[in-house]
Amino acid sequence: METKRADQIAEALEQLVFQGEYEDGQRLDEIKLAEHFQVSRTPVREALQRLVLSGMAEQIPRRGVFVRQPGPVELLEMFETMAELEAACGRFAAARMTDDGIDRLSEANERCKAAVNREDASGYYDENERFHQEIYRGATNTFLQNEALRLQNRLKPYRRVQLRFRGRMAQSLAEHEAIVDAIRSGNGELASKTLREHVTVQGEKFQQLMAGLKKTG
Amino acid sequence: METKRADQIAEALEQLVFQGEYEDGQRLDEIKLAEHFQVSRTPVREALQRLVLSGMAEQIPRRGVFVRQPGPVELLEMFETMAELEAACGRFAAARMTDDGIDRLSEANERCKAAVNREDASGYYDENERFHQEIYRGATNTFLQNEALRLQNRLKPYRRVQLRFRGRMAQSLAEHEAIVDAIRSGNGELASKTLREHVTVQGEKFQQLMAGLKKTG
DNA sequence: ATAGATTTTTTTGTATACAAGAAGGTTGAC
DNA sequence: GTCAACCTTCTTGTATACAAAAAAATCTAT
Repeated sequence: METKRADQIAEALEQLVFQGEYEDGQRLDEIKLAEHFQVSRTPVREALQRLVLSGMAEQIPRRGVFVRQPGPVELLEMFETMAELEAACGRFAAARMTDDGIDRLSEANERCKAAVNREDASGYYDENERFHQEIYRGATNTFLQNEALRLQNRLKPYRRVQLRFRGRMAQSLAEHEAIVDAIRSGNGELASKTLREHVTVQGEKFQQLMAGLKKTG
Repeated sequence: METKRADQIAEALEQLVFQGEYEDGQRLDEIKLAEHFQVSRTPVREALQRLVLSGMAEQIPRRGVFVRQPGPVELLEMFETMAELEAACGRFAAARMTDDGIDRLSEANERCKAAVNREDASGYYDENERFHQEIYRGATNTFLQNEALRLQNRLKPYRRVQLRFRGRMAQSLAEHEAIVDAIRSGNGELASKTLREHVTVQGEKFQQLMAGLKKTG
């Protein structure tokens, strides 16, 4: 990997951390990274700062920056927070979404359904992401929307695994239907509640899967 | 102002932006800032990056970073988001807060009451902040807690002005009482609803005040 | 041989130097 | 006189150089 600009390096580093390329607590060596990307330390340091400020790494002054892979507890906390953000988006969406927005949401869900029908887990993953993003957008609150997008992106690598549960995709789709109905009918409380549970389940499934992997090695 | 370390410069800059020292859209000149703080451009650039990533400034590549004072719309959006975060904290707090935590919350509210009684607006402002922080803490979700703290800090300069409304302090205090009661009784839905409205009112009061100031000059 | 002190080495943080792109001004053509 | 092309200047972004602090290694005394 030989990129040039600082923000590209930051993105590449995020990807590497996401993909579990680095272990928790591992120090990110400025010099080695500079050599790896064939740049000087300056843009590497900028990229590292971005990682730190996004919470993916921790900086200890005069010691370096260390990757911070969230443990099971923090992950559950993040899913829980995501559930609340989405619940908020859903409540606003139910009250504010335009017909146009609801159409987009329905179409996104149709694409989810199509992915399930052709048993395309990867496709479902992508379309599911877009489905949720339509809800963020429907909240008609750019700030909240961006916060939701930020956390969604941060949880990306962990959401992926839970689709491996047998029958999870179909269940997820059914939940989507309920969400769309609630938003369409303008029932904010219901939309909020349904979305919260939908996301919370994701976190719980993830936890189950992790626990299982730990046992079986 | 002549500081030395990068993070101190970032803090100082945040303060300057908060205090309205810089107008919206104004470019933050690296060289001038470096001279001002009597350091080289390097730590200044690090500080500017922090501002950008925290949303207080915008960076245009090869052009510079420009301060981004939130307009009325974005501020309302931020207050709305804050309300939702606090509502979430309140709901969790109602379910999870320990007796110890409830004691701390009550005490914080007592200090608010004391500030109101001695008509100490500045004191109320500080104690009110701590009161809300006890709720974040009571959510027993470190991630959510930190998100709430982050936004609370970002809204700090705007929350201050709304206390200038006549009778607002007393009303705020009354709302606090209802919040404490709801949490104490373990009624998550009520706690969440009450908190949401409490924070939403802050945003609306702020808007009213701003509109008023605009008219009178 | 081991614990502590001292020196060496490594690494972060800051300053300066340099390169490349953008803004602004000047000159020239119509 | 105005518009456009070119050139100058200024600013950002990156590379290198240097300083200071922490980690590692060596040495000494008991």
